[in-house]
Amino acid sequence: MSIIAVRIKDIAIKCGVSEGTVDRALNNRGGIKEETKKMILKTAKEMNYQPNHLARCLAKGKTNTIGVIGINLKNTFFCMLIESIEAEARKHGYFMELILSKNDKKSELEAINHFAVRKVDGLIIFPVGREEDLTDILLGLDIPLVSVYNRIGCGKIPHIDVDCRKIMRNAVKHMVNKGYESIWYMDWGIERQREKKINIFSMEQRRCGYDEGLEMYDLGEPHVMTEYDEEKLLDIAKDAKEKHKKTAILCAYDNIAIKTLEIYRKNEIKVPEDIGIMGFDNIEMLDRISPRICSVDCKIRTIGQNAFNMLLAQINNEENIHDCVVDYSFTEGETL
Amino acid sequence: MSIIAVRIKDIAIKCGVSEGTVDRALNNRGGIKEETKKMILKTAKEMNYQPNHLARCLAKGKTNTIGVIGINLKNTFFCMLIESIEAEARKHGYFMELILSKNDKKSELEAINHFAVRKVDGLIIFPVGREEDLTDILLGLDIPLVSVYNRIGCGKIPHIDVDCRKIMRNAVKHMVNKGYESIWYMDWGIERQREKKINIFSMEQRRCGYDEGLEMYDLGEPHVMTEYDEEKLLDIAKDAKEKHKKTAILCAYDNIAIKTLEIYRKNEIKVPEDIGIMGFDNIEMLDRISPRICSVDCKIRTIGQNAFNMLLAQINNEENIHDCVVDYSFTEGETL
DNA sequence: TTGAAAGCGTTACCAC
DNA sequence: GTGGTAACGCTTTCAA
Repeated sequence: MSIIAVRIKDIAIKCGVSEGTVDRALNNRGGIKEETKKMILKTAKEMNYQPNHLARCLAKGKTNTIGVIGINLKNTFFCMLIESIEAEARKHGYFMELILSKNDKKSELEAINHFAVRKVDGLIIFPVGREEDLTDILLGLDIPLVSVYNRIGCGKIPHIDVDCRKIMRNAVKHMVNKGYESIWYMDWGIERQREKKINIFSMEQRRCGYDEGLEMYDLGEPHVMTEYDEEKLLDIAKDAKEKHKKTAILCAYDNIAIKTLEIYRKNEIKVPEDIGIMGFDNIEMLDRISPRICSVDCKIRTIGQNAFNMLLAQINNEENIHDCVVDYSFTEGETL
Repeated sequence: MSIIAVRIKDIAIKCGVSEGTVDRALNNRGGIKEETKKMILKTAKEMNYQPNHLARCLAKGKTNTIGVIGINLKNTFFCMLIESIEAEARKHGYFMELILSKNDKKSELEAINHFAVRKVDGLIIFPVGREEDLTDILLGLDIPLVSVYNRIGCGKIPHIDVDCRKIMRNAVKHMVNKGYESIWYMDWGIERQREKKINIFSMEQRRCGYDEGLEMYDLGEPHVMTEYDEEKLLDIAKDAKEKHKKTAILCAYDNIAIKTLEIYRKNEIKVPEDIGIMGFDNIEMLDRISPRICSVDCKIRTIGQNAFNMLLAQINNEENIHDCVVDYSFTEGETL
């Protein structure tokens, strides 16, 4: 490996041909004598030629890089999603530049600007900002876009996710079928997010689904806990036991379910005998904990793969890219 | 936002000045009349000028991007590390391109090649390949490098991590001080990794530390479980109980500790009364599980920050960059 | 089948 | 202070 990178020009000089010819050989672009080509290729290899990607991108106006604006890596759900996007991208010869918005709108705007300037070939975004703040900016970029998780762009930006609302409705049904008469809903922290005026589309959908499920199965008014509250959790269990009312806790995401389960275990409340628990996302950690928490398997890898492929379709100028709703299934566990 | 991007040339024409002058204004490079500058800046803003990053990089020979070759995002430890690298990079005006090697040596080489071609300003690598395979290639890149987690480069590539070996030695001491007489060690999966001939430096260091600790405190021969084995775990606990020998399990990383704890809880073996457990890394999940597992807090954020700063120092041509050993502490929990 | 030259958008340097 | 122009390394087009 030489310190000074070898250029097409260097190869051209060494071979006594023009740069154009070297290019033809390197990118096997026909219109070149087989003999010359072989010779050039051999020399290039000897000189350990490595194309300068920057220059190539500048000339071609294409970067083979996609930008991903994720939220953070604290939630295993996001990690798996990002892992699968990266894997799929790489499979198709693309690379991923990752910026984490950390649920901060300013940070998200910076990231968008960064990717615009970088001329990435496409952008996958987990929106944090809301409709009115973000849509025009994103569409103004005039590059292929896909939104994941939170929706945005009033139908103009292809979106992919599971149908959280339907899932939650069906989760309620699932629980009703198992004989539950009272269902609590947990989405700790949601109000704080709402106050920060960030996009909570996905969480709201989940909540709506719960509300609708209750109504469909005539389970009365919603019981929602929006902040972690150990006392309250214990009260719920106690109440269920006293009134002999079969009760379960439906959680907006798995980490809530894990925490809830732990609180009950610590206080010797039996799950699922005394109270049922159900999570959402089916993160891998659930396999390490017993009782195995029932959850919703969102086919995260499929979401990631499809997200990239929807982007790729746009990059390749395919028409008719529409939203994608990914399949799901309930995972049987031991907490319902 | 126009579809056709505005170039310096366009501004120059509109302002009736040369490209050089526009550049002086844009990058406030002195030697320009305040008046002209203001006018140019105003026009640039009006035209919504966005510099073309590719062109800029090509001209300057600097990308303001660092490459990170991570292993995967399955382990929260890696996630936090990567999060903190990204945050620190951004704080200093750098961006992160992330490739995951997935513990695959071929994949790692592809990533290295990618970053070389991309002319990133520096590379942070979590090595998967071993010394002999990787060192020359990396040094041949002739770009700033930092290795994290697994060590590599015989002292020629700055490395950062906690001192796993010392920590494990002290973990043994910690346990001895708490009255434990027998200490088992768990590093499930290690043999399979060894067979694949991938770099297991960090895991080996931990194991060494355990061995040394045993010797220092005269605890007899090592007892190691290299694959998950529920039966065996139960035997260990049973044995400890029967022989009234205060026993603990030292785990190579937290996920093993979590799984072990669950096995015991499921089988009604009391932790820490019947057997003690200690993890390593102190991932956030531990806060959601009770009893709170004792672990080693490795100051992951500090590792990430320093990793970037060590790279930055090299980018800025500072001399004397040496390895960095990050501080740690034992987190008190309820499992010892 | 090949060469020559004009881009791609910036930056940097040398004249004036 | 400012203009002009040659880099940066590659691709692409037109002529020969």
